[in-house]
Amino acid sequence: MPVASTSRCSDTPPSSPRSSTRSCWRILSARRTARARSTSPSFEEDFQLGAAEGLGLWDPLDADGRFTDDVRDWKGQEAKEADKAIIQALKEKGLVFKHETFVHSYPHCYRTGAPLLYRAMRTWFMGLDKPVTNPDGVTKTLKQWMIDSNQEITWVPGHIKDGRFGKWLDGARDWNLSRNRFWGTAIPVWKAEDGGMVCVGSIEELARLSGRDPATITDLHTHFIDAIEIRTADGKTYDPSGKVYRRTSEVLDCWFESGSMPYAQLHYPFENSEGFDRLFPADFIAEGLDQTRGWFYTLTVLGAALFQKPAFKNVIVNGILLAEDGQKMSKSLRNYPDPGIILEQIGADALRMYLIDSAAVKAEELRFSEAGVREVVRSVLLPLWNSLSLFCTYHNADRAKGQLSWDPSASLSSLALSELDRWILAELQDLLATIESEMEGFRLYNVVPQVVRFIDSLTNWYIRRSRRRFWKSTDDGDKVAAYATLHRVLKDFAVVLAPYMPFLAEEIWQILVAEVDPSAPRSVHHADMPRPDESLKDAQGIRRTHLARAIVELGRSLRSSNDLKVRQSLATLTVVPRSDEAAADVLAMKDVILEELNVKELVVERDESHLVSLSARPNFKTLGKKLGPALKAVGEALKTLSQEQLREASEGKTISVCGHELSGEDLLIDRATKGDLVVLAAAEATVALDPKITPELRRECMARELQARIQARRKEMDLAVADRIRVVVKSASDEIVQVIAEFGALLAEEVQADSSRMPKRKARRPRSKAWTWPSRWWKGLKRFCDEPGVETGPGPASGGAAVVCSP
RNA sequence: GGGUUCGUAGCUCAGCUGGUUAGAGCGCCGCUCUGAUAAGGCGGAGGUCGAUGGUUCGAGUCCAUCCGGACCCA
Repeated sequence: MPVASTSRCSDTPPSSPRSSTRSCWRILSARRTARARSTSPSFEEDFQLGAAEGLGLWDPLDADGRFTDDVRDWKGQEAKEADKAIIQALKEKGLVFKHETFVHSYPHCYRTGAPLLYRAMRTWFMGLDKPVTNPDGVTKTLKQWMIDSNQEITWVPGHIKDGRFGKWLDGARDWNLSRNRFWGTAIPVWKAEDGGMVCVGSIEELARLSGRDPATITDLHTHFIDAIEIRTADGKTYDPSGKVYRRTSEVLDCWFESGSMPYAQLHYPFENSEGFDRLFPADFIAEGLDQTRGWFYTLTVLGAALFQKPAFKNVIVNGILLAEDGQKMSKSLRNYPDPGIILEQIGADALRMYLIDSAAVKAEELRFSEAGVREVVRSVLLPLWNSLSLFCTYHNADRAKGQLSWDPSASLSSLALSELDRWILAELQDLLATIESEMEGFRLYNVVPQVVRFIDSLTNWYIRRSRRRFWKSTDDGDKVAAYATLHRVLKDFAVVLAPYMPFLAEEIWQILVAEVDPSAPRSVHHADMPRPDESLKDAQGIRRTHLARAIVELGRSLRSSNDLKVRQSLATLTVVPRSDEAAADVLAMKDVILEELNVKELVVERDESHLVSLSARPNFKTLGKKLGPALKAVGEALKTLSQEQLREASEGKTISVCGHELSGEDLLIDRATKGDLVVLAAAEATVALDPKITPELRRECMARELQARIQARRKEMDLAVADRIRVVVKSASDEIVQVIAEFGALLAEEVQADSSRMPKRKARRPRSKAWTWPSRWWKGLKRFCDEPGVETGPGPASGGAAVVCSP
């Protein structure tokens, strides 16, 4: 290792100005003439200037900052305290040209606040300009090895590589390695009085050179090994009549140890050389942005010096966490939430997710927000836990009733999966692929949004639409498929989540896998990361569901903006997709769309001219390159296109404008609604609802309203599923009477013989031993269950009917 | 003083190699659902993209200068 024995200071003993052969009273630097310390070593520039001028080193201060014999008049005084007297003396001698106060920053001790003095000292440096030859015989300076090593490192974010860190390496100077302290790693150099030095590499070597038994050297701290003298003539063997070497008094800069981590952690090279070859360079490290001059640097210096390699291949640089008020988190200001409370009340998983999803993993500072952590609970933890809860609840109830023939070990391919099952499995495969590629690129921040999106798909589409399949009493292939699918999804998802939410992922694994399958890994953290399964991919299913969900969303939006509540059935939904393929997709999803939107009939059309009028704008992205300055004229001409031309363009046909052939992608088609239907257009489709409510539709809605009300009352009264009730409807409205006449029988069946009602809520707790986190969840449920609901007033939508239920 | 970086809605943040009416979540307001209930759904208000100047048919995005914050260094 090229630990330089050179000292930055002159090797000649300190000399006083009087002994210098040259006059010290010359103006050497215009910049410095204002200050009365032209030959003092107190500042680096002064020192360098003095060294360049051959002035030697004059240090009139001792280790306590007091003047030495060299300053007879103020000998023994602290340098700072002597300031006034010195100025006074200079004035009396008429040597002061001008005396004024100049405000500037000055270093102080960060603990005591005492002002610090600069003082030149002998220290040890690592010379970065020393040549280093690698095993292949290539020789470069150490600094060049460092610069080249850096090019092999993947930095996240990327700009740090050639920016902050690269620039720092470019300007790197010799590393001052030594400290004059008691605590620290002893610099393993022994010096003789004639300047000879021995650098000792091991206990064994030290024992050999000092003529001791290695077993007696058990402590390498300074107070022990400083007592050991080396006697040698050749620097290799003990020789009682050889020169005496004593250890140099300094210890190493503690950052040297941080940079030694890859070697020290394995006690390399004394042992574990095999493990070291495997582990070095490290695949991945992470630390804060402030470590540019710290850990990142020291690792790089030692890696280059020892192996001419980087010490790590990938690094994620974290930003600094600020308090919610934008200030640095400060112990004295107490402007941060208690981490213990965050962990206790919100949880480690949520905190971890929150931080991973933040700019903090891109070396940007982050204003820490407790509300942000809670948001993770709401958007990720709770929905996922609810999904698991649903699975366990129905599974346990079905098993108890002997209504489930699902075999957890059966392969998915042997089951009659529904389109919905295939869809969520396909979504999962896409998620696996995305996370794999993002994680391989160390882009942690792209993972959480994908996870949240998947949970939304799982809960707001798959589970919501599958609910009946779980609670139905028939034990058929469809039910088995639903269980198998949800189980597979939750299980794989748990493994995917393990690095981000280790505790919840483990809990899911324990409940779904470990407790059931003795041959499975005992922990989710031992399980192999699931790879995307090609056989489960389903691009068509994903495309169709995406389209269906988009249309449903448009439909809901239409209902909301036109004050048409979902419970009110409507007659017709008209959808105009953008292609023949999309039209087929809509038809394939017809039942789903109708059910979601509570509409009787779905009409798919390819001509939207009676619903909307079209207009076009230029697509600057494509046309900008093609047309350049001619773009503006074309843009104007687009306003004169006929509806027919626009329709052709919207279907992707090429049209001619101002002599330019424009393809479908060159135009952006806008749609303005017209006509009696309520219409909404988006990229996916134009959707229209017939808002007309016939008396029949109205009565059907009222029946549903009544049913909802009665079911709510049943719940409030905490009736069991099989409990029979008597319902009395009192109303003066003829319409209500007609509703009862028409739907009474159906209504009675729904609310009395409701065998599909969920089991009592207490049963919904997943089997679990140690899960303490959702305690407040149970409290919430209890409150809900305890609230007695005996009476509700007549609701407006129920036609003014008062509903009385009695068990 | 230098280097790097950040500055976009009340808050936390996306906006790829310049392109259309600048987005998301939270919060707020309104509506809705009530067998996901510490929930769910829909809609709305809210932004001169730190400032100025420039390049360009076109700038949140590129360039210059400035302002403000942070980190590292001096």
